[in-house]
Amino acid sequence: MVAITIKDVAALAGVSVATASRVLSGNPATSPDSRARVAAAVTELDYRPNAQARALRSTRSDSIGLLVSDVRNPFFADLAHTVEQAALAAGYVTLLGNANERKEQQDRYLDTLISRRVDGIIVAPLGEGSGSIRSLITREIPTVFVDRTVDGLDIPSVTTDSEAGIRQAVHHLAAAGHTRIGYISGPQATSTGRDRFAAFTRAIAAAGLSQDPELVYFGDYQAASGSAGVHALLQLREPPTALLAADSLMAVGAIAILHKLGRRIGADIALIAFDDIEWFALLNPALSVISHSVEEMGRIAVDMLLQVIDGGEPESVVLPSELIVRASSSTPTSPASGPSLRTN
Amino acid sequence: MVAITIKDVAALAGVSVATASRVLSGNPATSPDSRARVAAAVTELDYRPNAQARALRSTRSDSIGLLVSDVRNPFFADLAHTVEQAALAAGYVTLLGNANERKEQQDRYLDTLISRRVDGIIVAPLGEGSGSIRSLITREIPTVFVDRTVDGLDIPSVTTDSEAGIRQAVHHLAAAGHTRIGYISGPQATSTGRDRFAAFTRAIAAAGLSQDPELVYFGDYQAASGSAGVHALLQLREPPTALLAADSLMAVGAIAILHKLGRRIGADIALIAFDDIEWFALLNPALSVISHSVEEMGRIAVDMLLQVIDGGEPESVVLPSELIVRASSSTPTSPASGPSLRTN
DNA sequence: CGTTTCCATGGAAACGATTCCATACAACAC
DNA sequence: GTGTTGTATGGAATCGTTTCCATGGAAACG
Repeated sequence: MVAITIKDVAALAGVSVATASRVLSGNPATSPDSRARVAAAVTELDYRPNAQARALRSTRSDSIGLLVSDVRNPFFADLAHTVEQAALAAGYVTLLGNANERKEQQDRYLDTLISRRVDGIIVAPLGEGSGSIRSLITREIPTVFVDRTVDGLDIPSVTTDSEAGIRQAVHHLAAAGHTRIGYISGPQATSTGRDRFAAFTRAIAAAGLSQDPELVYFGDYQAASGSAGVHALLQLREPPTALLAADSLMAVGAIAILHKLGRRIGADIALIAFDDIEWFALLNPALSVISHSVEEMGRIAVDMLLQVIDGGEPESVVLPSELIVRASSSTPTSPASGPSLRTN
Repeated sequence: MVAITIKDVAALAGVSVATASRVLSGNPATSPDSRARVAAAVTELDYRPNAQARALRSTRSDSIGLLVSDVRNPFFADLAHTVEQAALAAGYVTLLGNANERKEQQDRYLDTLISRRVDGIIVAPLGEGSGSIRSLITREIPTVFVDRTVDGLDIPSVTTDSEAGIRQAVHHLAAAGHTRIGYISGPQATSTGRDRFAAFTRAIAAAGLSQDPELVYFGDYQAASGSAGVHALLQLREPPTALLAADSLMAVGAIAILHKLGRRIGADIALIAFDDIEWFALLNPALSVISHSVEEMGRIAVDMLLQVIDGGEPESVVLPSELIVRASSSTPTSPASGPSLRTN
């Protein structure tokens, strides 16, 4: 099929290419007659402008990039959905990429987004700011960090104050009598991994609980490392009686292996996850979580990026987190009356 | 910052623009000396080709579109992830869009993808083939339907044989003694909604179970309609003793409201969901599901689309489904020994 | 030595849209 | 009637890359 171009539209409407373009761009310097004729020609020919040609001439592509760690993680799936809807409402299409928690893939995707001349990029960064993250700065590409940041890079960001939620969680577990709390940490190559670990360390010290370094397992934010972490921690000479997982996917892995090992969550061992996933409340026992609003995060990230694209310099935003106590971290009850998560 | 173009690269390398372009495109008609000099210039200038300009001249954008119903649905999140990774391995970037189960948004997104001249589109279609779905055909844009199809459109597709899984589920529930099975149906505007409903109807008839039309609730594949469906079905004069939800998000909604109403899944009422989501097995009781391989579906869809892009005419593929029995649909046991999903 | 073939190169045109700048016309003021 | 201003239009240049086609030089062949 031969492509319909703006030349065909202009010819059918009986105007010049420049006038047709002005009409389609909403330029007011056009007569009502020209507008009507061009609109009729567009409809008759089912014409769609070529976005590549537009972007090439106009220096903007009306698209933004969003690079997340893994769209299968419900937190990032929700974030992607919110960002995409907010961007679409502002006239931008979102190009979504997955880094799979790997720096090489992060770099590859960022290069792709740069090559496609997206108007801006929202990214949950991994690593210390070398590679393609550095290129974003060098090229002055409008950028907003979401959820995570890179030390030393002055990029506007929207993140979570994990300190508050983690402090509440540790305090809650201490009040329930736990003295050895196992922590399944995120990767130290991510700011969230570092921040949440540091917050955990401070909260443990403040609560006067055991600071045995063996109580910390360094995972990679994937479900499998959640399972491996629980497995390692439960093999300690003095295993923890409570667990705190630094993200939802690792919590899923933790639940699966506790299930497999016949350990009853809530009764035998307490479990709290960072990130509130909708279905965590449907588990039995329902999972205690450190909650923050992923929707708000996504909306703010888009607002900030639009400001940066327009030449503004938005202030970074830190959102609150809070503990939501459910049955998985409540005081153990007697087996006869307590709900449990057991092997079927 | 002034943009670096291929002219700058050519000048620094001491070759013509045409030679620089040939080197970067991997054209063999270049000398090793030219290749080395261009490569060095690219590195020194941190040059990234402008993908818009490339696409404009070369008539291909090296991108594909994937339009799903809702990336928050774990089924589609997994599908998106698989498609994206398979496409990336083949040298294509994936532009991901959400229709939010709405035809206007489906049309809007398809228009956007068409405007961006993607090389092909994979879509889980909604509706009867009017609007922008029709434009895909008219413009002969390489298209593959995934999960769902449109009656009367001869587009290669990769779908699931839901009949087998649903027949197994109904048979399993009948063998457990259920005579009134409630069905939470997907929207009849989707082929999966229609097919699964028809399969359910046939399986019910074949098993000699109640074909009371009140046992069917027509939902919209969102969690809220799963809740509403359960609510409606449980208010019948003769409520069902077993439920079959036509997708995972509606099953989540069903679980939530059963939880809220204090109905014990597995003990008071059996529940089976179409689509196997990883965490369904972590519920207590673990959820019975009709399973099909979303990963395989995504890979096959990409393979098929690549064939269509290359001028091929791949055969449509129908993948199997099978029932996985877990505790949510097992024979009710006595309260003292049975796991349950209860209000906390 | 003359002709043919192969490899490599460079300049210009093409791709489809936007935008710059020159021009025409009508309305208004003096 | 003349000059100014505002609206509207059209042709050509621009955007960054690829590709077409012409050309030159070297090697192979008769």
